[in-house]
Order: sequence, then structure tokens, then C-alpha cells
Amino acid sequence: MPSSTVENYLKNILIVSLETKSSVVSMGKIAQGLSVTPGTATTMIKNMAADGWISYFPRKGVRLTRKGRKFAMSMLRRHRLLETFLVETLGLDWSEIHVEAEELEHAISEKVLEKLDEFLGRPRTDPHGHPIPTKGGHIYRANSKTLFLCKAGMKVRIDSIIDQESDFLRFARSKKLIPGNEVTILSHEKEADAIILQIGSDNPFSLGSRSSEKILVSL
Amino acid sequence: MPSSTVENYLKNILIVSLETKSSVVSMGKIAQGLSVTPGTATTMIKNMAADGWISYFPRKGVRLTRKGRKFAMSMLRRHRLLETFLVETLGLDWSEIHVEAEELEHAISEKVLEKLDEFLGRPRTDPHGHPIPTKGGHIYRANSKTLFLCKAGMKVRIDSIIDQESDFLRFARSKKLIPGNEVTILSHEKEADAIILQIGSDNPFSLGSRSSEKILVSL
DNA sequence: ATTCAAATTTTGATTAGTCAAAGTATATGT
DNA sequence: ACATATACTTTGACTAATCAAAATTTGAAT
Repeated sequence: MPSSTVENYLKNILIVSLETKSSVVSMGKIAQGLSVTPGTATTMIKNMAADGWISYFPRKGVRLTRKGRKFAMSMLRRHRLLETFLVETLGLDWSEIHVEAEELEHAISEKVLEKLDEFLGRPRTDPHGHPIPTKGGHIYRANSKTLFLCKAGMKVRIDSIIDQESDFLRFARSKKLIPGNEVTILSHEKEADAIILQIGSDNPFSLGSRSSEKILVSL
Repeated sequence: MPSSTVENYLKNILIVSLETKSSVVSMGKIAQGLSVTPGTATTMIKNMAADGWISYFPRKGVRLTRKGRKFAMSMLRRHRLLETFLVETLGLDWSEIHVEAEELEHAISEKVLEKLDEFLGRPRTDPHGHPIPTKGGHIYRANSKTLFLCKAGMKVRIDSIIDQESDFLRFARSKKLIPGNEVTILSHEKEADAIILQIGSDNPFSLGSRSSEKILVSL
């Protein structure tokens, strides 16, 4: 069994490789994602490679092995099921669940997780709209695009919010930028780096690229 | 904030001092309770004393400081609320919850615990019948005796089961030795080291001192 | 081709928690 | 009062994870 530190490295590598759609993840991304110095990441990664969690390509980066990917998926499953539980059952706020789940995911056993999944009615997505991997380690890939890529006139549905920062999540909710909601793009001016959009009959508002890239949509 | 190791030491010291009703706990008990070598306990205890969790009396033992006791109580609260949740909400078996709670108690925050307490309807006791400390660190002291001290003819109610071993708990349940149930002592022969008892109209059965000391009763 | 900045690796040191084994104190029985 | 078993402490060593700072590699720009 991996230590919680190894669990964190694995989950992080998986998330980055899903986000960037490339199976090889650079050392820089890893060090940054785990908030450790580059040297720490290097030593850790070498140990993990020795234990068969990843393949290590010096000065290139890292790729999850089959075993590593499977475990990383199970971490993601834990995390997202726990987030769902914290919101749905205990009524915690959308913006505070990430940190809580980050701790609990290392402590919950497969057995308890299975019961929790059952209790929650086997949800497909977490409160941020992210798909929850199955027990077998399979993840549903929505073909979402970021809101930033949408053209004026389009009407799309929000799939998920990528950012886990409480501040952004609070802002998102206040604007009704919530999974499931429909958004109309009123205009998208590249030069101004601004998308103007409207949800329902609320007042239109604008988002820059930084923010609109954090929102995945489809349709 | 203490590390999970320190949390474990604190909880253990509290439990032993509640069980033995003496505020000073010996190094031997600590080492045994935490399954570490005596030397490890000594070094750990010295660090904890330096951090103000306990008072250390060399070659005598250890006493929780006010701060240590408060924290230890909060650990006990976490543990017992989690056990309750695992049985009541998720439907895990009585005999398997101890180990699970032991992991989760280090990961759950005060905020989540508070929500959980509310969700469970602020239970007073855990599934083993042990009182759950309040948020303020106060614990309800039942004036229970061990079943071993009961005389023939007495009719008592089971308050709690002390042992956390799955094997014993499975046995206890099979005999209906469960908190709340009424027990009639048919005979208690000191020399034979055997109590014969009956629950409801079930077949009478006997317990030795080892087992009957693990069951707390009152009335 | 050469230089330089950025990314990565190496090196040496630190901390928390642990063990084994050797050393020391204490209490208990004769 | 003394011997000795038992409980406890000390010592030296080890592992996992980390950092700071120095050294190295790579790739891009001049």
C-alpha cells in the first residue's frame, strides 16, 4: 500500500495528465501541484518509479503505469464521492469541500467507500460536475470544451467547474455558473479578452480568459 | 496542531485513565496500547511533555494536562461519532467499525464533525454503548459495574461493551450481549470462574471472568 | 557555434517516528 | 539487607519526506 504522500503524487499526476491530455507529466508540474521543491519531486518520483507506480524519463517527465493509473483513479473516485457526500448529505458549502475531501480520501477504506457510494445512490458526477470514476477505474469523458472557446450566439450547458479555489467557487455560484445551467454567449471579443454571457434572464456579465477557461461546457 | 501520532497517544492515555480510574498512566500501558517498544514510548512522551500535552513523571508515568485532556476528549468524540455514523448511516457491522473510525478520526475536521453530529441527531452513545463526549469535552459517567461483579439473582441492563476486538463483538452479538438488553444472572460461582446468565427467554449460557469483565451493566 | 535562462538533478542536512539492544532504577520476596 | 526480575530509559541507527543550494542538462536565441 502506498503512503498518503504517494497517493497525493499519483492523484496529482493523473489530474494533470487528464487536464493536459498528455500522458507524460513534467517534473515542474508535479512539484508545483504538490507544493514541494523540484528536488523533492525528483527524489520522490525516483522512489515511486522503483515501486512500479510510474515510468520515469529523466529530464522528460513521468507517466503512470497501469498499476499507478488504477490507483490514481481510485483516489479520484474517493475524492469525488467524498465531495458529493459532504455537499449532499452533510450540507457543507460547495467552496469548502475540496480541502476536507483531500484529508478524508486517505483515511477511507474501500469497504466504507462502497457503502458510501451505495448510500449516495451511485452518483455519476460530483458537485463541481466532474465525473466520478467507476470502481473499475473507468472515467466518463464528456466532450466538453472550455467556455473560452465558445462563439457569440451559442447556447451551451455547463458541465463542470475546474477550479477548486473557494474564492472562485463562491463567485461562480453567485453568478449561477453551476453544472447543469444553460448559458447564452452574447459576445466574444478576442481583442478585449472578454466574453459576455447571460444565464436565464439574469443580468449579463463578462468573463476574461482566465476565468472562462475554468468552465467546461457542451452542446 | 498535533500530528496523528500524538493524537493517538493522547486518545490512548485518556482511555486508559478512564478505564483504570487513575489519572497517572504508566509507560508500559502506553507502549502496549500503541503497540510500540517501550523506548519509543519514552522518547515520544518526552516530546509530548515538552509541547505541554502531558506531565511526565520519570519512571512513574504520565498525566494529561488540561490542554491534553481537552484534545484527547475531542479525539474520543470523533472516534465515537464516526463509529455511530458507520453503523447507523452506512450500515457497517458492529465488529468492523473500530478500525475504520481509527483512520477517519485523524482526517475529519471540526466543521465536518459538527455537521455529522447534527445529521446523526446528536447521539449520546456510540454503538458499543460508550458515551460520546460533548463538544466542550465533558463526558457522561454512567455508574456501571462490570458484569463479573454481579451476584446470582440480579437483573441488570447492559450499558456498554469495552472490548473492540471483532471476534469478541461478533460473539457478543450472537448471544444478544448488546447495549440496552436486560440480563438475568442465574448463578455466579467464584471458584468455577463462571457466571451463568440468560437474556429474555433464550438459552442460558456461561461466561468466564475474562469475558464478563468486558461488559458494563447497571441497575 | 556560443551563450544563457529555465528546468531538472544532485548533494548534504533536517525532522518525526520508529526499533534493538544495552544500561539503569525499583520494588518485592526471602 | 540483598538479590533479582520487572519496568523504564538511553543510545545509536534507520526510513520517509522534506528543503536549500550547488551542479548539470537542454533548448532557444543571438
